Amino acid sequence: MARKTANRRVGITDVAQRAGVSLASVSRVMNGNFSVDPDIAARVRTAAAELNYQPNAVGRSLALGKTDTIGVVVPDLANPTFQGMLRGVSRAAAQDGYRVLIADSSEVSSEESILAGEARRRCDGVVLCAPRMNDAELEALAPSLRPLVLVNRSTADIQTPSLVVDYGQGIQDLAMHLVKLGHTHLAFLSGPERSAGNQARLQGLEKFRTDHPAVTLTVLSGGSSFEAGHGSAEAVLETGATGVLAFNDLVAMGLLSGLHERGVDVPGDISVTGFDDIPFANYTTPPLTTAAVPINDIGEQAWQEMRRLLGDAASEPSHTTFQPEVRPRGSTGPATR
Amino acid sequence: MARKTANRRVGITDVAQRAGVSLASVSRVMNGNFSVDPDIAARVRTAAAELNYQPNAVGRSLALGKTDTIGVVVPDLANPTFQGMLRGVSRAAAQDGYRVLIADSSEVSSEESILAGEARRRCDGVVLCAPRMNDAELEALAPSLRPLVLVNRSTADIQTPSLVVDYGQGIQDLAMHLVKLGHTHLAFLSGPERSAGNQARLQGLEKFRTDHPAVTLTVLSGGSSFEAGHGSAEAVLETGATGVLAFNDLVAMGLLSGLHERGVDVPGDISVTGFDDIPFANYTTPPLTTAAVPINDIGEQAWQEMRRLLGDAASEPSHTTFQPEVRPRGSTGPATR
DNA sequence: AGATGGCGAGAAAACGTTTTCTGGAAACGT
DNA sequence: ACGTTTCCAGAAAACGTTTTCTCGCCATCT
Repeated sequence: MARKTANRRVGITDVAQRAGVSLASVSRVMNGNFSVDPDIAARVRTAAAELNYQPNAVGRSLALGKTDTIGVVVPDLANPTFQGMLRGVSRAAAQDGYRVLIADSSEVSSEESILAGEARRRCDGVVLCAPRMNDAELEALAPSLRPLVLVNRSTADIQTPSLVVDYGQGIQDLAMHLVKLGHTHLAFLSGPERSAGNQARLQGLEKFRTDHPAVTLTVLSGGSSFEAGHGSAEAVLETGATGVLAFNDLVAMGLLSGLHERGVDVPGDISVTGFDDIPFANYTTPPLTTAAVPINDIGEQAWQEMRRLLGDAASEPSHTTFQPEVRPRGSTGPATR
Repeated sequence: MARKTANRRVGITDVAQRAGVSLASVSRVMNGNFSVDPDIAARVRTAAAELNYQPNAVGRSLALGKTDTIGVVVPDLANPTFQGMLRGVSRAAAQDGYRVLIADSSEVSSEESILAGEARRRCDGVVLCAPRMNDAELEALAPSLRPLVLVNRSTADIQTPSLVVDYGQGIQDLAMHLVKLGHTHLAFLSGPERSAGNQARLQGLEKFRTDHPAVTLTVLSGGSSFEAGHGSAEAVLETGATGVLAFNDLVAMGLLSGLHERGVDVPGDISVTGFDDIPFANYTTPPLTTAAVPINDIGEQAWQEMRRLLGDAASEPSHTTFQPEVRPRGSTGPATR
């Protein structure tokens, strides 16, 4: 500890000394506290200003037992959905004086629990966004992460609030949209295996199958990226489907691009739908029909839930489900064959 | 402090007690430290496991005088450029065991200094990304934020490393690209007033004007968003320019959309260029000619600079300039009038 | 006038770690 | 066998705050 009085950061002690008062008084003044002599307050304030005193957040956190920071764990920072979610949380939290620590698991599900644990140790709470880990692991981890808010994933533990999107219903709505346009052969370009959202879509489509036995539905494996969609163009064409439900907007845009390269007309030859309604979905050519998910709101609500958890732990955790809304745009049209 | 022995978090003290050793030993064992009796180590480890001990990061930070966290301040989390930058920093920092705290100033330049200061107090260093504050303010703030890395902004203080994009050269390259295609009347759809990048573009274009007196160049005021571009379609048409340089890809995409609505053919009637080469630029219709900025790399390098700063403060700060690369795509073509 | 109450400021404990300091025992050399 | 060094574990200080506790002083009430 080479602290030769020189480069040391100025602390509350220095201020107290300079103002000729005790640490306690400085702390009281700095926290805008009640009942402290105006004269002392003034002395402290000028001393603080002269020394350019900056309170040390770590010391403060230790004494207070809180960091005013929450962690947000996302599977992939490059994904517009998670970006939007992060932004929503960040802005809402900032309103209440909280900051956000980010943890990007880069779609490596085994990293998630470690990242989440680390985040929790540094923060007052954690928002787990669409974790890829399996149910058992999530179940086991949840208690140690509390206060915990789950997004796009729920757990048997009723205590942790969750905000989920009804992907199952949304994909059915999109399918219905295509059927109404006269399509009888659909294809679903599915997403990451481990994604709970993908499972929900598959289940929704299973229900759709039984509800509409006359409609043929082919399921293709895919991914969640633009490239996955782009690379699936050929496979999609081979199915002979006239309506394609892409896992999300990114995949749909990739597919659009791949089809365009092959001279396939959308929606003339094939109709394509996305999911999420990311900002760019409106501006593809043709504009993408998709199911809108209010991702910024979800982020904001995630913070509201967290705030409740941080405040009175006794209040009721809520489990909100968001219904996606079909946005018919140019990428879908009447079936022609 | 209602700590009735019950809900208290398990600390190093509890582990020590259970293992029948001192705090010091537990600390030594937990830090994988040298020279501690294997028997004691084992006792500590089992005790820690049984109690499910989680070290408290705040206490640790206080003792160590470091938080293993850096702050990143961006003007707008909704902007793909800053998202990319943030992602680059985050991933690179994670490699070295550091986390990232985000601060979104929402383009409110007056908030920036406060946010940056707060971030610095909680973190070991700050990355300021394209701050909108003026030079004087930046100059004044910089010392108190150190270790500080600047992105897309530099300061007279040679001590703080900076990573800047040569927007001035990039915009000239794009203009040149249009001129070579035969365009003689260009328009520049400018960005936010306070943006240093916008100033750099304007200066670059000024130089371009003197280098190419035969070319007409009209400057329009605009913004940095899709909407700004979309709303400028009419104004652009009124200039009579056949080649339009948009402030960035977002603006260009908005313009593309606005022109499309008016039945203007791109690049048949008008050529349009963007800037940044965000992921979606490749997939607009037509694909957007733009100047590519390696934003992820910049984020990563920002971390590398920060790491240097955090390590040996004595080493030389570097000031890297990134040259944008023109990517000719479908949105630009030969002039027809 | 003396006892009591309130109020405000300083001393000290607390938060949970790491690290220096210290002392005792073992190891080693002469 | 004795003195010196080495090593290791525990005690205590340190990190920078907040907050409780304590004490002295002044005012008020009887």
